[in-house]
Amino acid sequence: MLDDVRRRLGRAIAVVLTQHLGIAAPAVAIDIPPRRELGDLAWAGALPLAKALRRPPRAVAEEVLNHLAPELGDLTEILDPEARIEGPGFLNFRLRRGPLLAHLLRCGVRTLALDQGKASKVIVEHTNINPNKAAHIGHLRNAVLGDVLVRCLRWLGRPVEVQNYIDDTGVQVADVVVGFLHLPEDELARAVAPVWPEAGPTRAGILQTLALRAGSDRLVGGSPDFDDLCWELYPLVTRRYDADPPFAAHRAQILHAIEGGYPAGLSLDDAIAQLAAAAGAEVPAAAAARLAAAVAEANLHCHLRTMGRLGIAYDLLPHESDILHRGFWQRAFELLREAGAIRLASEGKNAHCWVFSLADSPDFAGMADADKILVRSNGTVTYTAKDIAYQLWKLGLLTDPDGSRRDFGYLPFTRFRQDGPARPVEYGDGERVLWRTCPDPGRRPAGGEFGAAERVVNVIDVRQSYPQKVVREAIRTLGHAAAAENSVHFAYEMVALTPAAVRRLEAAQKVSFGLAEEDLAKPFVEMSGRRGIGVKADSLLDTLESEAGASVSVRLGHRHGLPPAAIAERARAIATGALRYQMLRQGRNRVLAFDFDEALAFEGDTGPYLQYSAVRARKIFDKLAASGVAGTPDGDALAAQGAAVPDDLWELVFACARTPEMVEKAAGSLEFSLLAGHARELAQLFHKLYHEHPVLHAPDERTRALRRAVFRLFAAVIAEILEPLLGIPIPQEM
RNA sequence: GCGCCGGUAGCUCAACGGAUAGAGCACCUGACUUCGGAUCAGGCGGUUGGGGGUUCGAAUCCCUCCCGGCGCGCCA
Repeated sequence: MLDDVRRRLGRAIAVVLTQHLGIAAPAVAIDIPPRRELGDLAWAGALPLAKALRRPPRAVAEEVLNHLAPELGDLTEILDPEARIEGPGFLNFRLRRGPLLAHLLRCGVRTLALDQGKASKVIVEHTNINPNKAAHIGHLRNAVLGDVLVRCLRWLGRPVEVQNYIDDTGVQVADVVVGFLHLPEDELARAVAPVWPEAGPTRAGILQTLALRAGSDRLVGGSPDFDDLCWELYPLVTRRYDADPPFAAHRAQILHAIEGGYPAGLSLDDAIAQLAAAAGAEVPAAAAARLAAAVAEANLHCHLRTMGRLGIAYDLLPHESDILHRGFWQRAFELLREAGAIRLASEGKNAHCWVFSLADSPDFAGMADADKILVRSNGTVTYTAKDIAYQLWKLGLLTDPDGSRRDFGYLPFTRFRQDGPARPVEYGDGERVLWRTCPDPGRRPAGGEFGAAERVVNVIDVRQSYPQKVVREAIRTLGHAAAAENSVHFAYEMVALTPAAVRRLEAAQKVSFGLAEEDLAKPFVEMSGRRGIGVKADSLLDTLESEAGASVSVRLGHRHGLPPAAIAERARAIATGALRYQMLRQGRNRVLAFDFDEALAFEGDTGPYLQYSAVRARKIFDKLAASGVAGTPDGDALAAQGAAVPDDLWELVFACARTPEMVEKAAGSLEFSLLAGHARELAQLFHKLYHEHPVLHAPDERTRALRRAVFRLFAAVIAEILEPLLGIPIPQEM
């Protein structure tokens, strides 16, 4: 709505510039002045034009203003044509406040004319956690950024497909399997005991427990959960590799077993029985592969539950194993070779490798070695190569010689429900289906297809920039320049720990991570799953929920009959808001140095501050209704139409009107701190007005109707930003 | 060495090339017999890392130097 006013004003000024000042095809941008007392909209174009026209900028602005009125048409219903020339030559306009407020109340702030007609699909890939241990706060940043991007695109009317890529064949999963099969029994038992108290101290008993729990659907869902077990187990394995180099032979063997796969008919029970029977002797490969699949799937379920707590859902889980089974790389390899993009190095350090040459690309200029190895000398395929094949599929470019699109098979992975835009996602049943890929291309998804998007956004931290650029370059080299441009790496800086946070973790877990003094002297410490250094997403959420719950109990303690479930529900909402906001509030290029005190803060620049503004706004209307002066949206709009809106109320109305602009700007720049900051600004303006403009106790009915109109608008806008866009739930009370 | 990102108040962070560089935290004063104090008002706090340039105008763009982080694997 406001965007439309700006566009039309810009066009009107352009016409004047052309007709009266002889400027061909002028670029006219309408700005927003920094302070509202200067005006609502501004044109700064007189300043750069002054030189060319050899006239003072203020004279240029005046000339434009003198001829502008006839070009405005019915825009004057909402824009005051009496502009002012201020400062060095700014042309400042004012909007008609009452009519604009009335319009916003009647039609909402959302302008949906934006992407109508050309609604092509966007794939957003995010989360992508290795399925070998619990999710940590770094994964949270990825998932929240990706999720908010998805929410913004959908709000703007774009169809979006959300993919969470599962690397189920990598060494990390193999390491956990090595842990179960080869780690000394006492170490294994120590990692397992807190999660499976019934397992006992022996490997046989532990494997037995795994099988039993899987058989009775209890492998996942406890607290602590399976991923917590792996979180403990994984560092023990990597530590042993370092301490005992021959132990690494187990990793190679398990990795090989995973690559070999297992027959479809092999049950986990049978596999575990074989593994237990093999004790000490040669490990049966198929059984190990079966166990690896079970480990990966169990961790995946845990991750989905963790993200589900935050309201983050997915459409498809592409599995790396299926990329292998379906021969995606073989086909990509043929396409690359036919295009002459890759060659078999015959000598030098890359001898016998298939390499992709980057030497001709300006992006890679100055590199000492501009060749990227895609196929190793032993014939195995690198991660980047698989990623190229996957990216081609996502863009619909992985075509077979007959022109058909090479595709996965698809199976339902689980059902789920989400009862509101910012509600948690619950798995198990529900009307929605989360699909996974499978090796059998005959199995098709119900309704529609996956992949083949016009635009693909990969949410991956900035450390992966180099391989991401290689993937993009490969797409370009295959002749798909436009598709390469539409392959976007959504890069963000990592989450690290403040030294204080590290010490608190060590104290809480009664361990030492063995960090050197110089590491702890740095501004932040990188997390490391391999070393077990990190804050688990679920632990942080648990802590947030318990702190919020305690706070809610104190605040609402006077209320009788607020059952524990109601307190828990409010606490969950507050915890989600605090966490999601913390992940969003700062720019994506800045390292997020995690600090417990900051993360657990509920006052000031935090999620709960925003939530509280929404709760307060709604509370006003509850009170009004109880006193019989609630008014109606139409009635308030009518009252607003002719009302004189004072400056302070207007500031809030105007900020509300800018919301679609902020959403577009955030989605366009992938900078969601803009939207978070916008929400904070609205909440701040509201909280200030709340004290100065009581509604229930307004001096007269006209004043009350205007305040009601403004707060009604705010309540609607903040709810729209928080729940569907930022995924921050608004609690009943707090 | 090459590349990318950061350096803004004591701390954590904002600021389409635009008008007087803003918030929160911390510290100090204050605020409802009123729609909830997870709030609000006020105070303190700045040579935007240094130096050059571009222009009507630079925290923002260019050059250069300094400091910090991360990349540049036949790892994933």
